[in-house]
Amino acid sequence: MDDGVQFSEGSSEAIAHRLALAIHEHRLPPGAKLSEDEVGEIFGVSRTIVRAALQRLGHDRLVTLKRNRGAFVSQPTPREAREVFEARALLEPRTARSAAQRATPKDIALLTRHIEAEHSALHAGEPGKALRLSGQFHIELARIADQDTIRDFIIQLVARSSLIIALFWRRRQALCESGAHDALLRALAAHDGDSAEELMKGHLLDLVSSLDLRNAPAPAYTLSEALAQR
Amino acid sequence: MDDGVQFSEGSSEAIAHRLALAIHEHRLPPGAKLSEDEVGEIFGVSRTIVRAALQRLGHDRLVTLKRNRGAFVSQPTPREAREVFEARALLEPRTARSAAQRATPKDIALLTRHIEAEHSALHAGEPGKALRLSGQFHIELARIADQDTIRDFIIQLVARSSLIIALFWRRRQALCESGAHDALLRALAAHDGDSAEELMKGHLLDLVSSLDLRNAPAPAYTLSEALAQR
DNA sequence: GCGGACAAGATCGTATACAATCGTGTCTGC
DNA sequence: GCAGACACGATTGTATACGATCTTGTCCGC
Repeated sequence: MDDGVQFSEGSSEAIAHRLALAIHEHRLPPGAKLSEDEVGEIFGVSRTIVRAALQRLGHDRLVTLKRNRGAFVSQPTPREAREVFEARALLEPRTARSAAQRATPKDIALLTRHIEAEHSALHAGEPGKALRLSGQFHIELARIADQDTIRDFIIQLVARSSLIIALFWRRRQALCESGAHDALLRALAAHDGDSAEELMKGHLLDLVSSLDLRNAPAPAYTLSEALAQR
Repeated sequence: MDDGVQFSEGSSEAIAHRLALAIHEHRLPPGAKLSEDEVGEIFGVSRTIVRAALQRLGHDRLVTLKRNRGAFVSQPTPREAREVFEARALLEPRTARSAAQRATPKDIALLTRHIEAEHSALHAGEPGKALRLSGQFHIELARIADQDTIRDFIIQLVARSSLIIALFWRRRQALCESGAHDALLRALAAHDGDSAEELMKGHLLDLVSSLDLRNAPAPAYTLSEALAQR
């Protein structure tokens, strides 16, 4: 199950997409430097294209652009992490409710296959892919809710959540496997908006509580602070 | 009362900012073409900079980029208009509540001056400026609520709302003058989160109901549809 | 007179070249 | 041995030139 969307191969969108994919799957860790020359050489395009792609990712806060320094995969702060999940808590439960009300049999079938893919990836020892699919599940819900604008926001928040998980993940808690998505699917299939909303609310709280925002102070803000600790 | 932020004069951010300002104040109407050469000449920079600025605005959906055609000030569809205000309805009431809980005397003073500026602009016959300030009021609330992430979303939604108002405004209903902001200010000053949340909810509903999403089908999606009506 | 093909102009898309800036290594004077 | 200044290398910032694509005006055949 890969994303249906395809771009013209060498376009800036295509490159942004592939970079985002790598970040989602934790192949590019927070803090990794994305040199324009390097990226351009890898994809066989000029820096012009790479710059556009990086700017786009920068706007989504997936990478941080430092003037005259370059682009780096973002390292969300604990504060940012909290805010991202607070925003999700405002947007997603109500969206899940709408999705439950609007879901068609076709949607249910698609989500069923999606969850199966999540499980497969996890059992196939591809936690990165599982994580990405897990995020896409949330995006699918927004699509089913027929809310393009909110969906765009959720796409952004899910992407940043992936970075947050990379940094603040408490432990390999088999979280993806918690069955939250299965429960949501059942609520959707039953067109039970109330349950869907509550399940999503709980799911997001579970996610936050699986993070350790206290003891893992994002690998340094200015580096001077990083070493001022003791 | 101008925005404190200033950029390095000819940077892409500065140009994006100035273009956004013009759009906010309805000096650039929906549909207006933003030619790279033209904009570059006006600001005295090369197309490279202009492209970056336009891409940024495109990402915020303030302008629509058409391949090999150019950039145009966006023309939100009725559907988009509805979605934007649905998103605002999810984000802003709760944010207003937080703002009420956190507002300091300094914040209250600032908002008071802000509202005065709104009134002044309106009475000075500058409805564009009044509209922009009115939007900024909502953004200030998100700042007071200390929610940067949600604030970014609201900035985007307010900007798009300005376009929506330009297109679907039912009538010169003295809406800005409805006193909703004054009431919100009072709730904030009293640290009354419940009232603030309810007032914001009502304010957004008022805004939506002042639009005519039915009879004003955004000056054409593809133009073929625009004329297929009768 | 009308429809389609063709060509010219305009505009955007991309690559490359040059300038500016920053980080870092080295060298000198103390 | 150390602090400061200097200079070099690397990387990004910006401008410009060239190529691709689309629009539009014109011409020819019907």
